Amino acid sequence: MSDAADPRPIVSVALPLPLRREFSYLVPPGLPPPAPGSRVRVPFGERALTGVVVSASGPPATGMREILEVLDADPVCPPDLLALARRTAQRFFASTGEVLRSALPARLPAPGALRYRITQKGALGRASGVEAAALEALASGESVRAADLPKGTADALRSLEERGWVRAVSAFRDRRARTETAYLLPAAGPAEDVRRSARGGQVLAWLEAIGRPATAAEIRLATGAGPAVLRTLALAGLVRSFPQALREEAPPILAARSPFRLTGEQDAAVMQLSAAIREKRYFPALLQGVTGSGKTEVYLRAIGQALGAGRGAIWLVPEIALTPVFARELKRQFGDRAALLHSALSERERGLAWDRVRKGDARAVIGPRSAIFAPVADPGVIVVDEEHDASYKQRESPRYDAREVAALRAKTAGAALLFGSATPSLEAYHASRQGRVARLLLTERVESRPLPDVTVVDLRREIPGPDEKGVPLFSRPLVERLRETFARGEQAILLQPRRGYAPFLLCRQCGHDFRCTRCSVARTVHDRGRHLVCHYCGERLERPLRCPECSGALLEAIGFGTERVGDRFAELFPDVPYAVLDRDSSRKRGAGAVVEDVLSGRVSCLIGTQMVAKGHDFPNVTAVGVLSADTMLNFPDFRSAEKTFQLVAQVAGRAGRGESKGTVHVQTFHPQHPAIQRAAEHDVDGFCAGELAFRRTFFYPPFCELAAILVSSPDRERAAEAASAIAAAAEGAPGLRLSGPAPAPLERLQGRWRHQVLLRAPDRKTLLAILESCVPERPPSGVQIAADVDPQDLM
DNA sequence: AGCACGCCGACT
DNA sequence: GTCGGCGTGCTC
Repeated sequence: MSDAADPRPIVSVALPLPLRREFSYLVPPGLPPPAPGSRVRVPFGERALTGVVVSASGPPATGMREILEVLDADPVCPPDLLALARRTAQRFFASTGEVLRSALPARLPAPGALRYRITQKGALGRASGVEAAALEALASGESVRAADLPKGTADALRSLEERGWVRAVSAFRDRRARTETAYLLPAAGPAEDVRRSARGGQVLAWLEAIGRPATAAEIRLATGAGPAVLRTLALAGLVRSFPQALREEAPPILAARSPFRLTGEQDAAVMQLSAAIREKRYFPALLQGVTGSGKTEVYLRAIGQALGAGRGAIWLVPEIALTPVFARELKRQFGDRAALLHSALSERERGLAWDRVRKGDARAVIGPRSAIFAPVADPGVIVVDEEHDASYKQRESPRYDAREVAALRAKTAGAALLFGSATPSLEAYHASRQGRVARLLLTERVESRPLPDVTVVDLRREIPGPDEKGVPLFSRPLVERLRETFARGEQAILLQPRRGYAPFLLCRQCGHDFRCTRCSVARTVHDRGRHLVCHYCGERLERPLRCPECSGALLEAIGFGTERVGDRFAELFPDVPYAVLDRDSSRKRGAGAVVEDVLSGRVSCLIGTQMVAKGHDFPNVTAVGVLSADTMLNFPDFRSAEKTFQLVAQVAGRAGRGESKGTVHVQTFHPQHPAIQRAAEHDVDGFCAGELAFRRTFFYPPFCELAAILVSSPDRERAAEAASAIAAAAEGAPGLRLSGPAPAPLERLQGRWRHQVLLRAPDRKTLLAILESCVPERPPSGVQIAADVDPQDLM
């Protein structure tokens, strides 16, 4: 253990800072040393921070300060999770404190000003100069914020603190609300017809439909209505609010589910998984099966096996509104043994759910990315649903990938790791082909539903309409098929992977494209041409009437976003009701409301971005159209083909889930492109084989470990210089393949110039060693450096 | 990441 | 003459 001369215990603390190191603190005399995993308040410069004790005996250091306060008698973070967080930080070149901040529910940073209080020793003290002034200010005995003390006392306080004349204390208080506000309809109903907004009307309709009180967070999720709408409604007496005891989540209103027989393939998969679960054996597997092949049933059975064996389970789902659907399924099956950790929960609700899991009251957890850190004791199975989904990688610091964390966790826990997808990522596919991961195939669709017929429409052979500027939007075969579909009372989905009215505005006279002043992209036309919006910085302005460059007045919206597709659709099918589902429309109305309109049949055609390809099951949709499959294909990114393949195959899977066989029309200017061809043939193996050959040849993942270092600065030169310095420092490292420095594909965003250095190495260890050697501890002034290990895209 | 200290412009 | 700009340096 430690030196006998100084027996005062020291702990090592991880702080929520972008510093990839830990800090050591003395445990105040008389206090039992906090166990690893406990949160502590510590003095840090002039601030007090909340961190997590990572080890009981930290390295001794000079100028060590004392812990202010131990916040948990009982560690919040169990030892296995702490170890997982540390390994995650290490493998993604991130800080442990930041990983813990995203893992733990309560807002960890809880920053606050540091306060000082005079001690008895100090009161007797004969200090002089600044020290005396500091003590004077503290004479009352009350604690005083560092900032409120006379200027220039910071150093004096530090030395007084060291001598024990003053004590640093924390202003932090652990307030725990016991209630939250819920809203419901008044018993009597509104006396007269009061004026209300459209949004208000939706809230009332929804509240009536669910027939129970709902919290503001739930109302926002379902209808998109914010606090302002609720306040107005409450003022008008249309809703009543009252405090209710905190609930973790809405009680599900569920009918019991009828059990049904598994197919042979499902049964075989479950058998293998349950054997591993019982034997506590790490068993990584890829469950590959088309939409409708019953992957969910396999997940539920595996989770059931884990619970039956007295173990726990984690089910990860992509970060979209999809969670409620599966959550309902999990609750239906496992009731109170299941907990939800989805993103719509408030901080408090998340905290409660986390506690329930930590105490073992709930042993099955469903949630997005961060749920991989749920404090499930002894997880027996970890499910990663829609494993190919990019949302498993966090795009901000700490840039971890929940799939890799899941693998680390399953390995140490001796758990089954189940990656499920109809269109696996190349990483997972490759691993299964090499035998590092078991391959569980589901080839039959439940009830033997046939796969849809896919037609690739060659847009080069289509004659554009008079107002389509050379780019046909609705091809003849698609229009014909849509007519037929609507005539039969069936529904359709149209995918257009661009939101807004048109991708850009063009000056016909000089070619100016109204690019954003802060970002290197053209602004998107919105609101039928009334506004220009930059999709990267969010800036929104009135559409100018004249070109700022040449004063020309011939300004034309070029191309089609979902909004304009809707207009065009209305011209072609004036009697067919449609709805738009994209980020804009779901922000305005709530995605749930749009989905509800389709399910109820109020809407016959759903037009939208990627959002329509995910999640919901629309039984009456028999026709799917991909209006432009080329948008993603043209992205300057090594994964563009993979993403295109996945998108087309996924949206195709939406067609024909009911009685009749579905059809899919994929419109493209690249009908021969393998991503499109193989998606049309439902040929995962064919696509992956070709794409893997490409990745192998050009040394891209999964044949290398990749890291992108993004250097940005408001000053173009500084960004370029810092990037060069990094590249120069990395140059020549053994095993390194270096690309760049080079301007990033999006060279400028939010006023910052972005330069990139790409590192590729044969293994993670080498890659991390190179990062360690070339990424400076502190970036030069005015420059930000972000190292992204295993990036999802290189934009 | 904060936050304080430190050297150069428009105001009581 | 002072308040304040944000450059740079450090935090157990």
